[in-house]
Amino acid sequence: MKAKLHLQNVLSSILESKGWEWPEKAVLEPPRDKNFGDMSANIAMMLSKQAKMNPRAIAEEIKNELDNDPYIEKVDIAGPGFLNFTFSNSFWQNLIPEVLEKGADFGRSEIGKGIKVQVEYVSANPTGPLHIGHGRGAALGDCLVRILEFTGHDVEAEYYVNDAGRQMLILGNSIWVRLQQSEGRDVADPEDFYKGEYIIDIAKEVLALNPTILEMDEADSIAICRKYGMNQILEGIKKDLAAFDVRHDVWFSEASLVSVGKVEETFADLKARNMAYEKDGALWFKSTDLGDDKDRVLRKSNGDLTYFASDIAYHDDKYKRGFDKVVDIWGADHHGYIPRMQAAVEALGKKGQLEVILVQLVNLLRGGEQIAMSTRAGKFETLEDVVNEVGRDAARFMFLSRKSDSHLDFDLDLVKQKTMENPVYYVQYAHARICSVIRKATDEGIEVGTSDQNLLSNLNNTEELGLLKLLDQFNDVVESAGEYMSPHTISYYLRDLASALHRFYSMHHILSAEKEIIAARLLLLQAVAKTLANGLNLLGVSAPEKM
RNA sequence: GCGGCAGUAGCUCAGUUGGAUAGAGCAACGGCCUUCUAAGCCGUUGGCCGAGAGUUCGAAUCUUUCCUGCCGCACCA
Repeated sequence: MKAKLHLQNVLSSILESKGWEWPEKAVLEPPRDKNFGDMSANIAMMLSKQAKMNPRAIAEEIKNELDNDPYIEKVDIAGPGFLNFTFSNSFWQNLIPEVLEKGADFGRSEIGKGIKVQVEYVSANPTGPLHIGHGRGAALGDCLVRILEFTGHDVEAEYYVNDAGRQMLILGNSIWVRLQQSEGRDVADPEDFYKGEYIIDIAKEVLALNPTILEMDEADSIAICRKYGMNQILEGIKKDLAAFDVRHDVWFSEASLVSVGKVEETFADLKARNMAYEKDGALWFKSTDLGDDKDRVLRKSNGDLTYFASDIAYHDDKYKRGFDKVVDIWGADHHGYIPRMQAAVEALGKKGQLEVILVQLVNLLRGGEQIAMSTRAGKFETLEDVVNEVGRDAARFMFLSRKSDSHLDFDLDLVKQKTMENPVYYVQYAHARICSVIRKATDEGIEVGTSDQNLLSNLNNTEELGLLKLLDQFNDVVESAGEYMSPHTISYYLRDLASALHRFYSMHHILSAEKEIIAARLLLLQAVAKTLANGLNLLGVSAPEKM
């Protein structure tokens, strides 16, 4: 980040002095291959058209201007006009005071300042316990919230509770049926029916709390079952999420939209904009005008609202609450729903302010064998069970180590293993190792010096500089993870940083060197540990001091 | 049929905002513990980036046609 900023400043002033415009698509980045220096830029190629010179000549001119820069030690021109920059060791060494001073704030950025974002995630129907698929959405959403916050956004995390509609009726009915069966009534299982064990447990509780329920009017009985069941299940969900360290600031009820007439308000709004019309006794949304395959029903001919209707009202409400940007995290099986939702957002006049992130399915395996899951059939491994079995850290890291839109195999046996197939330990181990060295140094009465230039100039070998260069990239990694909504890049970065640390550790015996070198190395280690901890914290994974 | 996502090393995946010689880990093979945590390190082997065509100085990345896999296509939520 520092290297990038410095380069950007220097280059843009050179370009300005030559009368060239900064090419929009110019890329300044650390090259993949270390032979190409610390940073590379492809601007010479991009400039060749406007400057009417060949890239090589442009590169030469820029190189000449840079010869006296205090931080840039070397400029190489490679291939068709790549400029490769090598920074001086002192430039990198100076990073350490910054990291240590910022501490837990190292890596924080202001790019999201003043932007109010809402992230809505999990939002599972309260009809059964959370399963592993919800866990992935939970880990992703929570991590995004942390990242967005760390990059300066004003973030609110929300859970949309689908407490209206058909699934709730089925839930109530399922409990009622079980309750009657448990009292010996001969009632057949209906077609739409939640079959899980937990329904039977809830039915027992309902009966215990309402001894006269069997004598009541059936509609009242079912209503009692529904209400109690939903509350119990929702409490369970909240408990599971809390155990997984997942934060929601607002629990938003779907039913509340209907009861305060928000949906009707939104209908009126859409009609006024000529985006809704009556046909065949139903109310339709003209989504075809905005890129959807077909128009969608808002109010059914029987008078009931569709899920879509309340969802539009819900999003309308989000924007009315003042969010500049809304992020929805959905299961990938909802992808067909995106065009109509985007159309709805556009119809509300908020085009481009909704971002939908899809979370692909999780295949839960045990020793390579797939475990079948279905809420309806009542067959699943709950999130709670999985977290209890493999631990929060391992589960979260596994969920966040893949792009969210690709399938994830989650093998319980594998995630429990403490091997490299399970990188959470690798990263945590790096942190614990550093803490261990620092403990040892303290025990031996070795002083950790203050980070002045003289002391830090002892950090000169490849491994030490390599670590410093990685530290410099942390800001960038965090910012782009936020910008592209891709938390997994942080996991990959942490693996790289841990790898560089392990390499350093095994190649240089830290505590057996000259006094000044040890002191400087301890400062470096502190900076690395801080960065590892900050990164892990963004993933919601702990950074243990001992393992 | 229409649409979405995917196809990269034996396996699991990064890289996809056009950039240089396509990267990790696991597995395989060979080394490294009388010193700070071997949950570690070093090295070797391993690639028609699904196939073809196109766009350009340059394509794993963009366009297009195929092939294969998963998913979705309700007046369900």
